[in-house]
Amino acid sequence: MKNNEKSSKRIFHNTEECPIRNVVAQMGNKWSMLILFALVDGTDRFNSLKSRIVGISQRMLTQTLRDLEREGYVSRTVYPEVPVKVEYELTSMGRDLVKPLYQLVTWAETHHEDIKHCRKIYDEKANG
Amino acid sequence: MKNNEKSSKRIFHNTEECPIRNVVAQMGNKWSMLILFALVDGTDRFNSLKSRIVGISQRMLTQTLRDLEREGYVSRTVYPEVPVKVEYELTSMGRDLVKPLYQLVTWAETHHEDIKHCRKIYDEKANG
DNA sequence: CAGTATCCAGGATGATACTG
DNA sequence: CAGTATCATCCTGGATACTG
Repeated sequence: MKNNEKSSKRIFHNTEECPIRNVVAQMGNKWSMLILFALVDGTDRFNSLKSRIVGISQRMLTQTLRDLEREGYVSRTVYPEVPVKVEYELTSMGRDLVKPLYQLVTWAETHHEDIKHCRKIYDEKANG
Repeated sequence: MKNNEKSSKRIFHNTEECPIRNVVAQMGNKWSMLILFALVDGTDRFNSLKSRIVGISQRMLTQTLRDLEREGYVSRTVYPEVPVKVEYELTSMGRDLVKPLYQLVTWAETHHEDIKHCRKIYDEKANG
C-alpha cells in the first residue's frame, strides 16, 4: 500500500448521525445496560426494577427507561387498573442488541484482572 | 421455576469494581472508540491522530490517550529526538478489545435506520 | 512536535418533595 | 404504583494560551 494510505484515513464522529455513537454513547451511560440486562429474563414493573437495580434513583430509572423506549429497545405497557400497573419488556431489537452487548461483557469479565493490573503499573509509574 | 425467582435477581453496578462499567463506561465517552479504531491499522503519532480524528481537541486527545494507556489498551513510545517523536500503538489487549467492539459497531450500523425510525415515532407521539 | 495549564458551559446524575 | 418537578452537584468536554 502507498506510503501514507493509513495515515490519510480520516475519522469522523458526528454525534447526531454516527450509528456507533448512537448506540455506544447510550450504552455508556450509567444505567442503560443494567436495565437491559434486568429485562432479559422477561417483563418487569417499575418498582420491581427499582429495587432490583441497586442504587438507581427513581429519576434515573424513569429517564433511562424513556431513552431506551425512544431508541426502540424497550416497550412500555400501561394497565389502567387502580393503582396503575406498568410493565416494561425488551423489544425484539432490544433482545437482539443484548447479544453483542454480552460479547463485550464477557470480554470485560475475562480481562478485568488484566486491566486492574495495568492501572496499578501505570499509577505506580506516575507516583513512584 | 419459582414464582418470583426472576424478580428476585438483583443487579449491582459498583462503579469502581464492576468489570462491565470499567470497560463500557470508558468506551462510552466521546473519543475512546474513535482513537482505538484509528490505531487498528498500525502505529500513529500524536498530531497525525489529531488531524485524522476530525473534531478532537488537543486536550481530549491527550486525556483519552492517557486513559487508554492506563487501561492497557494503548502503548506510548517516546523517541528522544529533536523535536521529540511519540508513537501510539494498540497493545495486544487493545487489539483484542476491538473485536467485540466491532460486533457492536456492525450491529449499530445494521440497526441505525430502525433506531432513527423508532425515535421519530416516539417523538411524534410525544408532540402530536 | 507533543504536550500542559486554566477557565468555563452544559449535561448527567443525585436528593428531596409532591401527585394522578 | 408509577411517576413528575425542582434544585444542587459533579463530571465531561471545549476554547484558549503557554512550554520543553
